[in-house]
Amino acid sequence: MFNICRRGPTSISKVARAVTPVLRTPSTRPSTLSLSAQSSARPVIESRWLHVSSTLMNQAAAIRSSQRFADDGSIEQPTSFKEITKFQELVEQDMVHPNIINEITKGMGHHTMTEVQTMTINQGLQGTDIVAQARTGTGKTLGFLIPTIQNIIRSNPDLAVRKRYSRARASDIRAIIISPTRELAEQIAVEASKLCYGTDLRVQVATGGNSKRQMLQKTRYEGCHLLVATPGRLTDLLSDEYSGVRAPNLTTLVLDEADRLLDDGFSKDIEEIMDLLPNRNQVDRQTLLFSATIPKEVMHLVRRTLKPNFHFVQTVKEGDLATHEKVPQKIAVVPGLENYMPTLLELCKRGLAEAAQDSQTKGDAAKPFKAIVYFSATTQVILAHRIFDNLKSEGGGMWGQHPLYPAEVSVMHGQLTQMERTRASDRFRRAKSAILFSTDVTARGMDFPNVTHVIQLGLPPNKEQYIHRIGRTGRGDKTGEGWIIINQAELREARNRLRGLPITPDKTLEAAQLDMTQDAQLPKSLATTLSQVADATKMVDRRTKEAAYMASLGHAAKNVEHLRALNQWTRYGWGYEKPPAVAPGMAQRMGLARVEGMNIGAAERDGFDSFDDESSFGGGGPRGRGGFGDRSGGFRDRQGGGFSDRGGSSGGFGGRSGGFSGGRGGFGRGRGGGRGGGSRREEASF
DNA sequence: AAAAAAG
Repeated sequence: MFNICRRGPTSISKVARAVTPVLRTPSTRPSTLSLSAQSSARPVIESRWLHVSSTLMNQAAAIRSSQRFADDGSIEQPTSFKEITKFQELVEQDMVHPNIINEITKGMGHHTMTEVQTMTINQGLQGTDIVAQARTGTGKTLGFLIPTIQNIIRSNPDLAVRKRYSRARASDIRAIIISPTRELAEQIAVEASKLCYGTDLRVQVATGGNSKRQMLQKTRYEGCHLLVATPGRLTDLLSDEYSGVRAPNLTTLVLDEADRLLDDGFSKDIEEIMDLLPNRNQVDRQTLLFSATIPKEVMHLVRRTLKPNFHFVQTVKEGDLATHEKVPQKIAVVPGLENYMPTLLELCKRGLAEAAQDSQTKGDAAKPFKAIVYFSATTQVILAHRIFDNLKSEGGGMWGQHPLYPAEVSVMHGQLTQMERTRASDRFRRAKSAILFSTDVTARGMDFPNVTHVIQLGLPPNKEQYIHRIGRTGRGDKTGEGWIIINQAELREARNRLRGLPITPDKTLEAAQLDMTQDAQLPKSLATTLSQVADATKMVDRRTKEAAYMASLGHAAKNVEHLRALNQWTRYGWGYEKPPAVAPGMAQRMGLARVEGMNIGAAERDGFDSFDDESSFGGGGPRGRGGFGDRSGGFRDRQGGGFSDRGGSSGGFGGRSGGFSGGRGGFGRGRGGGRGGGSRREEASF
């Protein structure tokens, strides 16, 4: 927490502020008060229910949590109802039908509600529109499903009991739940089906990648009261006059991962869907928006989507951490992209070793090693997965055991067929020890049990996505750890983008410290890791690598240092003489035409990967080209203390001579502004 | 040539 920083001269002004302990004092009033309903023309009748984060919970705060804040900010004592916190009480108070609650208490074994459930269920049952923000893995799904289902039953009591025969009609749809990904829609539908098991309510899923005809057939046969859907297929069904999918009696609309659905790519689809649904002035409905992140930028869309008197249920107070403190987060800054795979392998080996040791002492209660590894492009995911799939044990020859046994290595991204996607997520869900290489398709909402590690390679697109990725671990009462590995060229952007998050520097990974452009005497374990990665990389065809290179170009295009790192990666990571060729037209469009070290020209037609120069791996290699020639002085130990100095992560960056500014031309200076980044003055913690 | 989502 307290980083004693000694950095290069460029960052002196920053250090003074960074040394200040990052203590978050709870302000008396969450600033979110002002966010809600202020723009409405009508006077606001309802006040917001507020809550403090569990981290700040003490007796006084607990009492305060059930207070109301009037519009002028003054505190009113609760009068209208007392908050219910046990599922069983919802039955006793006659608020929710026992058939639903039985599935939760007896079926799932939940008895006490989480913070967000307490607030959204109590509030949602009243029928008001809600936007709810609560941290990942705190049970938001039940938070919107229970009021949604109960409100349907309240207006249609005959649906509360399961009957042998029921007649299906297209006009049955009472609730629509929208999710940004197919797998999340599927997951929500499974949960909803469980809750509805004892009732006559039917749940259907409408996503792309599945047969539309089959889905419609099933719907006509079984009926549909709750429809869980992704935007594309839902638009398709609602605008297809022959589908029979209509919702003239819609009572509830839920946007899960609401900020994502209201963001750039999706907001048009959502608007189109709302246009296809009955007009709210004619058919009144409740709208529920849920997410772990609600950046300020989308608040105007939130307001436009909800009725003016909506409630903002906020269990993540502004200035509070959006991630869990039970999930420690580490960052490793590596000299080059060629360090990524060795560093990842070292981290996985360590995690598996710890898991194995754990199982010796704890047996079945031991923690496994279950990791999700995120990249920002599909092609990068494919490449990394192929490399890891090709790993061979030391001296194991062709048929040796995989070095990461017993973890199964798998892949998940949008270019897989729907069958492959479903299989990948189902398998990973069931797996004990496993490593899943994934794009952001799994970053939001997915509930894979017992994920122990979330590892991000390269920067996430924004702070929200970082938070959602990290949220795949530490769910419910579980713990986990987060890792992010970036290269030096990204450090400045990382400090900017990840400002305010509790990320601490880590120096315990040997492969992360190594300058791979230089020869060096290496400890045996590290040498093994490097040669395993090198051999496995060699087996991957050139096209796969080039695809990853091209996709990475897009990310790096505006950062000359990053571009240089990218080109260096193809040399020291893959053994290429020169980087893959970029077509002149494209280079022009991307602004790369005049960047030193780029290979601009016609692509070579070479399907196979001939290793240009085998000896270039692990140091040496061709020199004197494109700006990364002049490295003198053999292997540089970037840790300052030698490889024997392990476990020294507590000291922050102290003892690192020259700090991160060294060698690559100054990344020390922080910068203000940035998306959803908390208070403007906040500094990065690393 | 940034994921995803309709086909």
